[in-house]
Amino acid sequence: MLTFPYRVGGDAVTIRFPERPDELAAFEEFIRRTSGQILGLDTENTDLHVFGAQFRGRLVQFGTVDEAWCIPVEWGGPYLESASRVLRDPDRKFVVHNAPYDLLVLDRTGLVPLADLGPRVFDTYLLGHLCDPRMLHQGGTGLKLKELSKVYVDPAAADTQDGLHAVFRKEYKATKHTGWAVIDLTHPLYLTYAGLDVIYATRLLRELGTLVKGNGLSKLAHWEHRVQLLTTAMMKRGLRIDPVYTSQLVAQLHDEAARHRSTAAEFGVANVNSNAQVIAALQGMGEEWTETTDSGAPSVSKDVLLPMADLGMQWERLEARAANPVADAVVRAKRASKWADSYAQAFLDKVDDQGRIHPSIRSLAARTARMSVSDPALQQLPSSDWTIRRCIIADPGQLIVAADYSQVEMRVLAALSRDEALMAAIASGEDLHTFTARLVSGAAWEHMDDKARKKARKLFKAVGFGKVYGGGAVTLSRQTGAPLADVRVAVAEYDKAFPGIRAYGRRLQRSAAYGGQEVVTPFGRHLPLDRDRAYAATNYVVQSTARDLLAKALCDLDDAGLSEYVLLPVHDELVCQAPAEDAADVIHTIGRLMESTFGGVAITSEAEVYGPSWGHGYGAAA
DNA sequence: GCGCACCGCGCG
DNA sequence: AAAGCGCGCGGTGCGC
Repeated sequence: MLTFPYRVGGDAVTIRFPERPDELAAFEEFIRRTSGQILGLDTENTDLHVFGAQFRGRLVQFGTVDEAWCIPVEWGGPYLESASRVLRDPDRKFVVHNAPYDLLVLDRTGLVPLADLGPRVFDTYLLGHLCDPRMLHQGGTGLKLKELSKVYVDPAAADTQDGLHAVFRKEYKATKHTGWAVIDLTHPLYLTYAGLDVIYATRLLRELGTLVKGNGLSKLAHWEHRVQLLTTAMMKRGLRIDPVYTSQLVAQLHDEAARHRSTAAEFGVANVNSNAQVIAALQGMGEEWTETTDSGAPSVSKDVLLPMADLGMQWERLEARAANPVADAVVRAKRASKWADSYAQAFLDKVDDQGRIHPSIRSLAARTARMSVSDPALQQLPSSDWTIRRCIIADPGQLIVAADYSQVEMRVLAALSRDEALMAAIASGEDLHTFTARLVSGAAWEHMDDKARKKARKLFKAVGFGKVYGGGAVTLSRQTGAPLADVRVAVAEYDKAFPGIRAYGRRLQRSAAYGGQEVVTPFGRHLPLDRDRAYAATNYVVQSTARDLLAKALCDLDDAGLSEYVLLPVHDELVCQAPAEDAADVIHTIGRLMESTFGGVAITSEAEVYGPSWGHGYGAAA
């Protein structure tokens, strides 16, 4: 038996490691002694790619507030069986920090099925987010185990990852990525840190649990655990990739990028990703512009380069003659290589031996509670064009289907602000932005031709977004290209037409000013505001409430036995797959289940059968 | 080899 | 009166 003493929050703690099978008896005695307690749980593995071919589980750690056991499941046999028995005990509950990863590890390595252990796990990440959803750099507590531990458990909480990285380098000639697979299971620092993590998690639960309960967040916490389990099942399910199409697309995009790079090189831009080189070349050609970045350097964003290249804002008009060949080549080369590397190649790199990718889904991520998806970032795939989404395909015999909310944020804003005109506009069933344009135009609307009406609609659509985001006339003018004076008039007219929106924003800011610089959403979520950005209050509440409506829909779907069809949440839509013969039925049922009445406002959705790939919803040929 | 700030860009 | 909101990721450039 290896034993390591340590101190946490002023208390002596012990970390143990059974080196021989007969020492498992002492572990099992620990398990009996702590029956009825919520045990800390964590795993250490070869790497983070749970679905990768070489992935292996190495340690499973169990612990209380002062004692941790590191079980070498990598050694198999009795170690594996002993850990598995504890995990499968239906009366035993656990606390994990970032449960989805460990749940998937334990499922994948056969120790305990996701559906068995999942409902018996508390996640301190979720509790920490409910108490303060901000990252460290946003002025919050941060949400990593170490960050939360420093605030709630022990200001001197050990840097359990960083310390090991030095060991990987010095003792194993490995990197922070490769070290995990090769470090000796009995390495004292490795075991100490592995054990500390479960001790921290257990203590965090004690502190955060009290805080959550005391602030009336228990129901929300329970609900978030359910939502997280549903997104964890989506991570396991994954999405299928079309390998042949994707490989061809990568080659084609690389080819395209290379052509434009060589054009740029002819004009002295050896590296299109070097903004300094691009700026030098353009200035050398006599181009002048005033746009700058936050730090004051000349900006070479699309907003600057596209007009220079005379490409307009629409990629559909790529045939337009290039006015500035450098601007043109740079913007095309960068787009082609980004699409090739960040999207298509990323799919191929992450595909498992079943042809699927398994994105990481954070069910509770943004400070507004929005979900995030990474590895790969499937919520951000280009939608202006079908080519990238075409890489994602349905399983054999199935079709990709989707249901998305209709202008959910505007509807939420109407319900929360109780603005009568906005509620009436939505209730009328007419297109909201056309309704607004007509309302504001008054008698003039009758004399406007179709083109003028469309232009007015576009402007008021932008103004509506500006209201949701808290943006001003200058930004709107820049975004729409409409003259600033016109935008100012439109904003004033909008405020007059929907006075409740501004009043609601002021109400939120006032209550925040007297109530701890935070707003509370209808779902009971506490969202801290930045002192100098109090105007963001409306957006935070609206965005957060829209997220909670989608999360609630996921639970309702699950109650109806339909969650197995869901592949991915994308903020206001659910991307799903269903057997071809009843795909339409399934997605219409899902769409109906997403709908509700919120604060007297109808929250509606649209369901659509896309086809064999995700791209088929964006124009890919059937 | 690694972390960080900055920049730019994809989405809702 | 004025204030665009929220993410993830890849590249550059720089310092350790």
